[in-house]
Amino acid sequence: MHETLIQHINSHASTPLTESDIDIVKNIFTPRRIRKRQYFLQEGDVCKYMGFVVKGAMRQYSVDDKGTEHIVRLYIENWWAGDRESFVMLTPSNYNIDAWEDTDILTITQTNVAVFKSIPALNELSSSLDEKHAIAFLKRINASISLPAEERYAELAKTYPEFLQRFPQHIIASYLGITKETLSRVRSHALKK
Amino acid sequence: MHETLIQHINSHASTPLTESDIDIVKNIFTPRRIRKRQYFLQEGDVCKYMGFVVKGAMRQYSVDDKGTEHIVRLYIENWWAGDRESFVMLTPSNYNIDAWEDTDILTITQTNVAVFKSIPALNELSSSLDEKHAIAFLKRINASISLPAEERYAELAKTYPEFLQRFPQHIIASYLGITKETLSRVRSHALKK
DNA sequence: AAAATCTGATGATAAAAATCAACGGTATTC
DNA sequence: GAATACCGTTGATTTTTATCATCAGATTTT
Repeated sequence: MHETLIQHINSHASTPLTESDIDIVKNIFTPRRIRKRQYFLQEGDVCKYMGFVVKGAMRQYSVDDKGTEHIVRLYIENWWAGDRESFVMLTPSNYNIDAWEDTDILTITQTNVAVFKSIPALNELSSSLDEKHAIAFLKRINASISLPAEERYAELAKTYPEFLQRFPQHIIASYLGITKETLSRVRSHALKK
Repeated sequence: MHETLIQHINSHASTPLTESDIDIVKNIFTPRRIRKRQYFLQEGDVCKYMGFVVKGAMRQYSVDDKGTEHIVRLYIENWWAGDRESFVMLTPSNYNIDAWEDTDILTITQTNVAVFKSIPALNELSSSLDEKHAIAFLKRINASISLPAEERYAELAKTYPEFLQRFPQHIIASYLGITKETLSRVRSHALKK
């Protein structure tokens, strides 16, 4: 399990991890298996762990008054899952995260994040991930205010084609902020071009 | 000019800056004045500076095929302005940033960011800002996929009431991803409650 | 001070998307 | 292997929002 994470870290850092760093990583990340449909985080709970997805697929969503789920994030292999706000501030989360497929995940607690960040290479990784994050989020915001449904879908298909393979259309639709019916029509329309 | 920034830094860090840190900050941040309607960053250019707004107001926006501007971010006092993607990757930016009011800004180059981050207190600030950033962006994404125009406006009014004072309605509308006409109706409707 | 631009409001109409409903095909469950 | 839930599609209708057009007050420019 941990090998995938070590590789992920090395692929982002300027210098590979030392043996002792690897030992630390193995110590502070706890493997966990989450079965399909089970929660990794439930609304109202504090997010106690961030998790690195080794294998599987998860979704993060809010639920509105009418009980409708709104997917804010999707996670597959090599993504970091969790609710940053709740994790950092120790406040109850507004989101649920559950497994869409059986998922193997390496979890880390807030206390161990401090250990993690004390290793320069890992602190670097953390910053660089935050950077990518900020960039990706702004793109998504820009798409949401400037593009019609059809083009948002096209952009998603181009940026994260994996998502379309791993998640059903009603999940993708929710992620795009449209209904499943609209997505279905958008797709059939796109095919005709 | 620099005092505002020093204060901002101290308010975020666990320990106040030392005298020598302050000297460094004064050295690596260059004051600049941007007149109303002038660009801080123009689409197609590489974003060479990040800027801390000391006084004034700016907006960041993309422009679509039809020439319509779509406001992705708004900046006032104590906000950090710039296009992270372009700044970090050194790629041409897809955005424009211009001054909506005459603006005093402290700018820092990519090279000096390295110096900045070599000071632990400042590196901490940078991480903590990224964190807040990630949290705020996710909230905005959640709002954009789960709330109708009226509630998105209400949320903005609650979260950043300053924006409503400093920017005209067509800017706010664009930021929310709706037209100025819709915003106008949403507001008159909200008043009646 | 007159002309031009900017801002916010409102009405009429068009377009986009949501909702409601029904249908087959595919998995899953019992 | 029958029953049930899930998934994607399509049609009819309603709701939401965009577009187009006009107008009046305020501000800026010349």
